[in-house]
Amino acid sequence: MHILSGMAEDVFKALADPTRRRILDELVERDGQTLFEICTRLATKHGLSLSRQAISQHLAVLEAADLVRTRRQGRYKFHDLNTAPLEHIVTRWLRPDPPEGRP
Amino acid sequence: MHILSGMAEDVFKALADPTRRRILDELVERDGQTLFEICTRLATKHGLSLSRQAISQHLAVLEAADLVRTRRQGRYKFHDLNTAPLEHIVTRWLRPDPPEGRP
DNA sequence: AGGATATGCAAGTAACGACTTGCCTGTCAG
DNA sequence: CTGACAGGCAAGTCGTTACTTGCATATCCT
Repeated sequence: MHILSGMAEDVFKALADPTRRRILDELVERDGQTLFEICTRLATKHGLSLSRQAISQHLAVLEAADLVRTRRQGRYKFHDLNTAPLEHIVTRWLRPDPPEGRP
Repeated sequence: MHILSGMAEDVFKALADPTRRRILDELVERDGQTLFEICTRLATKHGLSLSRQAISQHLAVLEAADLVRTRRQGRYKFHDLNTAPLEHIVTRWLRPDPPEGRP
């Protein structure tokens, strides 16, 4: 009964979109970017030319899934990657079989 | 440059739907079920009353993502869970940082 | 053979998701 | 203060997706 109960379900939806996965890639490479930085780097490095609003909405989805944490500083808003929700979503279907002893 | 290159992208889309995740839960608990078995158990145990076609289409998506393997036997078609695609989709964003040492 | 069982195919609907456009709020530099 | 910069809000469009309904195919049992 956590407060964040429904959040694990949001992680899957957040990861469903290719653009959002690119954003996570970008944050892995360079953490703490602003919205404009992400827009620019997605456009130049990955050839994605989306509007600022589109990226902003994607970031909102990632933040709702707790995959991205934000900290405000003046007129800037920095986005930090949080990989914690990724560690438990897969073990849900992995059997508790011992990894050793397979003759 | 595998033949199955585009399939990793399908895994995320396959996991995006709650019903499909329920189906995976069901197959973890009991592998090798038929379509009707899955329909029945989803209806009774989880309260999901979807049409047979809906479940069939969900299984097709899971099979396209290689999360479910099927084997035909007479008029029955058994569905087996395949967790292999789940093991590499998360490591993409996990930094190689040591998990210890957080004062 | 004939009926019941298990599944497949096709088209149609309804809702959701991604993206855009336009305007508004807050922040810093001159 | 004024203008440039960073970000947020709201509504609208368009394609995708989940689900249903109806019909068709294949296999088993008697």
